[in-house]
Amino acid sequence: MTLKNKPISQQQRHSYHHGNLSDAIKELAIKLIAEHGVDGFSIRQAAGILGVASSAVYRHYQDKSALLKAICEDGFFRLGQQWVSLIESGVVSMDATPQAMSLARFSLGADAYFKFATENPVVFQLMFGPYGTGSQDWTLFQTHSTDHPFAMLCKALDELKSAGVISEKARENAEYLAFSMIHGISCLAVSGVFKEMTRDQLWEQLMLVKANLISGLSNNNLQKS
Amino acid sequence: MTLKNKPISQQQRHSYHHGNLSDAIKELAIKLIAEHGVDGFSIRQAAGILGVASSAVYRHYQDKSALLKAICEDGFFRLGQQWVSLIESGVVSMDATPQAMSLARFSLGADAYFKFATENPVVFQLMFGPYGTGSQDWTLFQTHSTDHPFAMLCKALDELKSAGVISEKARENAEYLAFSMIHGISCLAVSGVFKEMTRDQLWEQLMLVKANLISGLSNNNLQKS
DNA sequence: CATAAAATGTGATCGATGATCACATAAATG
DNA sequence: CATTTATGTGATCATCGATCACATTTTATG
Repeated sequence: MTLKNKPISQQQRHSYHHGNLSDAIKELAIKLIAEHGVDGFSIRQAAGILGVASSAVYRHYQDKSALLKAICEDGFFRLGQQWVSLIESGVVSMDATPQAMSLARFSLGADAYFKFATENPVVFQLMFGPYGTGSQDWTLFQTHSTDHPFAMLCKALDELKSAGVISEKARENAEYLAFSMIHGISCLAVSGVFKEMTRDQLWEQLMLVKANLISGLSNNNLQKS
Repeated sequence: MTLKNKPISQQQRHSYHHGNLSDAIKELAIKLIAEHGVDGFSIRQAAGILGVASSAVYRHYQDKSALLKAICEDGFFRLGQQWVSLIESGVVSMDATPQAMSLARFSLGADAYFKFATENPVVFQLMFGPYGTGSQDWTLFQTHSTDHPFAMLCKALDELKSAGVISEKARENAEYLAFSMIHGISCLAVSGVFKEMTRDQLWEQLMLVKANLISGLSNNNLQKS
């Protein structure tokens, strides 16, 4: 996502070219989808709001699904950014044990994931829907680029192992396990299942998930059942 | 979902009335969505395949979203059915301790949830999407009908507490915790994130989740953050 | 600087879709 | 048998996604 400096709206535009249609249409799409749902979103309407012919949009995206997929890619990128920025901003307190440090960093990472989901419900749902991970020609989770959310999760688990919080054996199978749990609570929070909960109650549930996950990982003796 | 005995297809129909359009359109919709995605599904095409005018569909469902919502409701009903049927069919072995029994029943319930998701990916994704739990006028998870999947999960947790596998305190906050975990692994399995895994590897991940959940719940001392 | 090339936006247009309507037919009811 | 109700038909409308030839602006090149 290249955020150029001038998002120009309909009224402000007097020139032939919009100037930032590629980004503006993504931003507007998220807003409109939040209001009227994915089905209720149309390229024509969005283009109209931006004061542009609908056909102009197709200069930037091959079709509607390409636009939605681009929104998903932005989402994964931003999620990665927020993961690292929250960790870096949070661990200012020094003189802590390596165990406490690795736990805090893991916890903050999970918080970033949950925070992103609840603050960007539309994008989050798109990311794991048909246009995101469900997209055919998209090899999303085999990437090992360091700024990828899943890679960051793995790194946090490595730190937990190095600090001795979890055993080497527990570390081995923990990747998708931890991912499932953090994603599960985020998913439900966004889906409407937890409709009745307050914001604080939601975060309380996340804390329980994190605590249970760490507690379970600390017990090496994983019993089959 | 009332499965009448005669799903009549286009070729077999010679009478003016279809006979089972209400159910047939739901069944066909799931198939078509699996092939062409939610967006690629149109009432007109489906009606055409069934040999019926598209307007006939609107005698049974107010609009397209109502049809999809009906599919979601069927999904929750069937998920509940399969939960109980799998538990009842699985616990034939007697002379087991109450602890082992409650653990086995909980495990089988989670299996049923995961099995339903992976075998009915389209329906499962619809259920927790905009037409399911995301639907506005739908108070889904406040129902306490005994055949509801969430109520069954609570019952399984009660059994674990009664058998002494988990403490009373652990039981209190375990509902959404367990739900998040079982839902999370099911969600990822269906979303395409685990695209590269085999069926056995997927079930192995589910086992890890179940084991970690129980292990964590068994440790009463839930540490914060 | 001038001019060609590339990028971006326009308006018209096509087929398909969701939805509604008056009307037609079958089934259920009494 | 007659009437009411349930269900299906065909026509119709506004809207949508997508494509096209054409117009305008920006950028690159000699």
